[in-house]
Amino acid sequence: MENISDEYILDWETNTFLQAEELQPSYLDEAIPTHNDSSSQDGTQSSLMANKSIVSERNRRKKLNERLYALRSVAPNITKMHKESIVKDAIDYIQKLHEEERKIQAEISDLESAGSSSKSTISEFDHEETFSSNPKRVTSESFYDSGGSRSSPIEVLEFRVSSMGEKTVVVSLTCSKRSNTMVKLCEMFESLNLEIISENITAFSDRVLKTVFVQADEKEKDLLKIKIETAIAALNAP
Amino acid sequence: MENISDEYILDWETNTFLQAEELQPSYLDEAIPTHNDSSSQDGTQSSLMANKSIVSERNRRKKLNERLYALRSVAPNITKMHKESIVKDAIDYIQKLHEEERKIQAEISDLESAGSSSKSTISEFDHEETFSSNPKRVTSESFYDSGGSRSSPIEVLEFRVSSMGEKTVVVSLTCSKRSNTMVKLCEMFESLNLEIISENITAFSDRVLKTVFVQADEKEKDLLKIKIETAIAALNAP
DNA sequence: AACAACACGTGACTC
DNA sequence: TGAGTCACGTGTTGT
Repeated sequence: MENISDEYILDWETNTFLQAEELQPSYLDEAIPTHNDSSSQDGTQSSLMANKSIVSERNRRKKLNERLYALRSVAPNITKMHKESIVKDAIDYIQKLHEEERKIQAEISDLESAGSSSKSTISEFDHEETFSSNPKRVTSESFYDSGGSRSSPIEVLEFRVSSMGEKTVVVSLTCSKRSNTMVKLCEMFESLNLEIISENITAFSDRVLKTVFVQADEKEKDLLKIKIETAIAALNAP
Repeated sequence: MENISDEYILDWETNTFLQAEELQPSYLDEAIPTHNDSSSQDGTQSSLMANKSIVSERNRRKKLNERLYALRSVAPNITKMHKESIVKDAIDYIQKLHEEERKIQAEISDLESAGSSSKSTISEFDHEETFSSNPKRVTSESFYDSGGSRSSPIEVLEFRVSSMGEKTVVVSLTCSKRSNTMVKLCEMFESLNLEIISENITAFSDRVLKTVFVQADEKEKDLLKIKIETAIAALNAP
């Protein structure tokens, strides 16, 4: 009458799983209800083939559940025990870790940018370990710690404001590529509330280049330049 | 008219003429076979209550699967598409991040606390709450963590992921230009932790076009696509 | 063919 | 009593 025999069941709720587990489930007890009637005619497929897939499927499910439980055990985010929540929490947790990672990386790259800003084009192309596998961190040669370290500043390499025709001013700005440079530049320009005709930002190698076409006449050119300069400065120094 | 709440995956599932494969099983079957139709008096259970639980359960499954996909989208560990592998990879990835975290933290605290007596018995093996509260040296600013900033959603007008050579995948994405679109797009791509070779974003008229060259082989193409899709969806719907 | 992965509908169960 | 979640056995589908 009962066929539930497996022991692991129900403890997703209330938990405190007392797990019982063994691999290689070659044969578990339990008569799989392929219709009773032992040793009836044509026992060939009806029994063997049928319940082999049953036990196979059973194992698949069990394994996935174990994995899910293991997933929850590495994510200290615990809320609910429902499968869906487990995955959700894991996602949130990973994203949190990502953000942490980014912050720390920004800090490090900020720390090691203590040297002068040489304008040598580096052109180093090997992207072997951009992230993730080994955060390396060069040998500590920079002991200029002290002070506060905030998210990496914007290092301007080139900055030009020129006129184009009567009513258009072109702003072009080259920075070194740090962790949040693109985002910051976008935010910065957005905060200036300019009449932007078209803007473009591209990142390659270790550079970020931003070009903005602004609707403004020649008179406002210098003003615009100062505006942007101060915005960048304000962004770098709190 | 609005279908934002659910089903967001299907919207941009249609195009991509090149890519022919990937099963992606059929859609809803529609017409739940509630067996016999009229005749039998008592319409009480047969129809309403019976298939309400069916459709409910159907939704549960669907939701969980979406979550699993989303989980895979944040873990760049990608191997297989099978559910079990997804969870497994996620676990491995979290553990890797944990280890990295610990290493870096050790380095930092080693580097900057040269001398003072520290109670550094913090986290030898304290799985549980390693940094839910997270002491760490919080970077002073960058305080746009969550909440707020509820601005217009990202409206995708075109989205394409194509391969270019062996090891490069090109992502191109066109959106309508809203208040924060550029910033959000930049943030979104940054949060994915891709190996970006070069990226470009340009705004003109009422469009924003972003192009990203990612280091990835052909296999990861579809995965990458889903990753971005889910990131956008997650960005639009809280 | 036999296998692995999946979605489905359904009974059992808890809150 | 009704809305949630779960495990189960089964049918289908790519490899």
